[in-house]
Amino acid sequence: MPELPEVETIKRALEKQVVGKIIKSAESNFPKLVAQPDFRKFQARIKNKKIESLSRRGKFLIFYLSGSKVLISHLRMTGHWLVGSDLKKEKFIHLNLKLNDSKILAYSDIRKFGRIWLVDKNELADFIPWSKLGPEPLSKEFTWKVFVDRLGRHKATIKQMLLNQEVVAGLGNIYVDEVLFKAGINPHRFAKRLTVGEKLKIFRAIKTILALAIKHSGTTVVNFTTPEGGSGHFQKHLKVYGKKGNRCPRCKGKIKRIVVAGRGTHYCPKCQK
DNA sequence: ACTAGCCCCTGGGAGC
DNA sequence: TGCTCCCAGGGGCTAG
Repeated sequence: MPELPEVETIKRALEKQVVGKIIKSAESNFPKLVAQPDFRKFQARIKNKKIESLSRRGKFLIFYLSGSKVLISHLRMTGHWLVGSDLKKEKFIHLNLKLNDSKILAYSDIRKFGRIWLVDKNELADFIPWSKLGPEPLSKEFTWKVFVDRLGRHKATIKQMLLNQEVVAGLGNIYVDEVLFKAGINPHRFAKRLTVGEKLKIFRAIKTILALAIKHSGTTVVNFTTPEGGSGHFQKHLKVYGKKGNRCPRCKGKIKRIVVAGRGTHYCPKCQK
């Protein structure tokens, strides 16, 4: 499931391949993929637009196009982007953007949870799924003060709070489990009740884990590949996610899988207090 | 204003 | 081996 490091990996690989290219046409076998505008308008508006640059915000991938248009993509569970001249073997492509160099920029998504929006640049600030997003965890806007302030807003477990994109943008189930393991905090703890020292450990773990995951091109658990078809390597560094029954690498306790906030949650009951 | 829970999807693992 | 059942999960939406 693509979280911040995976989207960042896709962005970096993709920008080398498509920046400067012109989109000649758009075809889809699943027009619902484009949430806004309706697909006919999308086709008309994207035609002959040049891809000027790529960006990322939380788990959103952003293509800045000529004519002040912006294509926003959220990969949700199984979405990814591919570039190639022959993608016929790919079974789950739902959008083909033909480029002027005869290559195709394609969006593939097994579970079809992902969505795409095409908006005007000046609509970006009001773009709903995005306007409420919390700070970028690796930016200087994500300060200790901001983090503490946001953690105090709701009565919720720390797991829920870190999954909430309004608290901090880009964390998903895998990295929240890894962050809480690194910080030594039990996912059931109420965020408001954590000590200053504990919050600080979490704050630091968010930055360290995400930076390390980006360095390793993200995590390939299910269905994540880079646009070149490569895999991430961070799964080799996962300590608790998907490790139910394994020994804890820190204290040799047994890793448990429970459900918190409706999500599979992996932790070590012995050393995560 | 808040939260809990449903819904979208489909491959693949579990169970028989 | 082959079938059926049901889980995984981000985030929008609805009902309470």
